[in-house]
Amino acid sequence: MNEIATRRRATVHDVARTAGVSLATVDRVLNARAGVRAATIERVEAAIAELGFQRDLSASLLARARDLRVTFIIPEGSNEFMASLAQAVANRAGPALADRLHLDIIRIKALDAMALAHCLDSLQPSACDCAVIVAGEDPSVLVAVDAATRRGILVVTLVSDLPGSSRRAFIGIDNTAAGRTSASLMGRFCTGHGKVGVIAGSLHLRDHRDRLEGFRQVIAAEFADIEIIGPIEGHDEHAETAAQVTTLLAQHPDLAGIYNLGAGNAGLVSALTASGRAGTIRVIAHELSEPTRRGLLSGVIDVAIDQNPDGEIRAAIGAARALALDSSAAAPIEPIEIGIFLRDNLR
Amino acid sequence: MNEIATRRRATVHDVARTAGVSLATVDRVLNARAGVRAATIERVEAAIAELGFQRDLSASLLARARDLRVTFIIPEGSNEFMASLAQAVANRAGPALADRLHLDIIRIKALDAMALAHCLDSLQPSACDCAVIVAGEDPSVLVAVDAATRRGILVVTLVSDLPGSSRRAFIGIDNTAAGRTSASLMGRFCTGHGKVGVIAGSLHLRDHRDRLEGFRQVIAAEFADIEIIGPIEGHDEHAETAAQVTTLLAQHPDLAGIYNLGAGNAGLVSALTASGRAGTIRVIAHELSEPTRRGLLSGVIDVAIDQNPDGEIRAAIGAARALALDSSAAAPIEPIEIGIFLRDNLR
DNA sequence: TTCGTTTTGAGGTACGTACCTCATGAGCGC
DNA sequence: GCGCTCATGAGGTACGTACCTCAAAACGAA
Repeated sequence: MNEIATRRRATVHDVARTAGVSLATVDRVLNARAGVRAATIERVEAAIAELGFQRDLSASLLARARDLRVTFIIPEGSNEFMASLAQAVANRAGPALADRLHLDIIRIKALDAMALAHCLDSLQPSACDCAVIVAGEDPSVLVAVDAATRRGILVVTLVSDLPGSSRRAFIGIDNTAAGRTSASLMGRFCTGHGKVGVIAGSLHLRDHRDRLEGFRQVIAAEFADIEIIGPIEGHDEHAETAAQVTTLLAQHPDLAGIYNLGAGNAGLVSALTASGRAGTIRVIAHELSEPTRRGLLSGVIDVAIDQNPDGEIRAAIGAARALALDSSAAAPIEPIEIGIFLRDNLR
Repeated sequence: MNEIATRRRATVHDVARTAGVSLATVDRVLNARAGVRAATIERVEAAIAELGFQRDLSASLLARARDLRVTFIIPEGSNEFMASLAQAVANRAGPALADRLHLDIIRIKALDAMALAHCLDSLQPSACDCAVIVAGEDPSVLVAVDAATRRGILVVTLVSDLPGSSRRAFIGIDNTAAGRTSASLMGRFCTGHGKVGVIAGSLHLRDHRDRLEGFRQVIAAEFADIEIIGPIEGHDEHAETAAQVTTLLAQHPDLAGIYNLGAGNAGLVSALTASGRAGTIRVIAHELSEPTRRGLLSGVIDVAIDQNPDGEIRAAIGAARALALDSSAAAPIEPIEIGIFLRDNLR
């Protein structure tokens, strides 16, 4: 038998006694309030370390006058993945309330950096402890993130990171690894066959660039007999993607595979179906959405690479909670896995 | 802007006022204590429903004299997966403490139903609110689970379920779907090639049987040109598996793939490496452990199918917490995904 | 009715932290 | 020594639930 823990947890009282200070001083240190000498802060922190003191989350949440407020800012539009992120937040809102977490969602225009920046600027610290954003890489967003941080709002990036900013955590997958994984599968599917077409949404998007780079790396290193056609840009639109795929198929009667690293999968599926070559071409796409799900079930798509929206939202909420309760802490790192789905393990 | 919630949460006081009873009565109903007429219970429950009252977890945990105690009973031995489950529990023990959760681990002899039953019998309700077990399908375990439930200990099954018992939740993957997924990948890897060897640990294990069944289903339905050799039983032992694989390779010089649905992966890797045919044969194995990780990195193994131990433990703890706080509630269902890992998306 | 039992009410304390006020201490420059 | 500021202490209340005791009320059976 393997007992893990142990005796009674240390409380603030224990910390005060050990540090030789009063409860009020410990409280000031713990909650980063002013009016404590540096030397005293050190004494208290030493006591905290010595006792292994951990703030009791239950009591801490209970004692706060207000709940923690987390605001999600999520792009709106036809992108199914963003919609499922928003849905995941909505699903968590109820249960989270019992944990004293208040979740808000704000939908803003997709790919509009100014809208995101304005939205961040409009957040009041009194109404929002933590903002979770899907950020594009834009200077105005970076400025807004830093301003929000200075106002006392914690910022967490989701899906797409904003390195160089004061964001306190990033929750998302490694898109280069996702591209490598796709190549690794595609290479094994198409050994000795030849051509693979690659479709992107836009090479201005960082995650798409990353996926493409990873895909190219592995194809070049391990599957030298495979020739990459493209990338073609479908701008994440169904109609445009369908047109591009139709052209691609016509130009390459010997095409062995297609990798769509962007959105617009409904167009991909319809074009392939119309061509009559569905099933003979190996297809890898991104995100488990309605179109890819249909594609997997009908055999048009072989594999969907996915970042689990529920998992990402759960991780984001966890990070927000941990940061809000102890803003000096590092964000907990709960790695988001790259999901690989075939018809047989659809969730 | 999309406001989700709302006004102040209802408290027990509100429930008491609405139901027209005293706080004490509400408390008796909420905590299932005796001494309340059925008609009164109904009134209180109606008020709870009307107000949408949810017990405040923070306050609830704080008010309890003792922490929630969750005991994990996990098989010991050379099985790396079980070791990583235990490790995952140990990793969570610290952080969980801040949430008033006390985690214990008991390791018992693997595949020993009597040991598990005895262990369950020895759990005292005063020292354990919830037991999480990796159960084999054995009548003695079933009896012990029901006895524990009657003593007031909640039982949750992990990895392998125990249908027909009074266990309150099951956390694990769908092993049939895992087998189907493996077949779907293997079929695409080996189109037109011919023979695929299948290795199991033991066909007495339910999860192994399920995986085999799923694998066979999909090969038969979709890849009729593939012939399944085996299954061979390696009993999850490294040495025995190595010997079986060596024989298999010698007997089938044209083998295109190997699916190991059991453990013993170190033996699989060493036999393949020794044969000189590593890399020319597609290999799918189960569980991300040291041997499979090495196999993926060296190119001996193409794909590892995994059930994320951290995710399973997290889900089990979540279920235990929810059940312990409201034992009449249904266990929260957080589906465990089937993880698919290549060298390129190793975590 | 009367006795006994069961149900209900009233009111308390406790959990550990957050946050508040007020008083007192130490330390400073002059 | 003065007055001043800043650091700290002392002690309180509040959060929402759990759990306790004791008394009062309701109910049932004789």
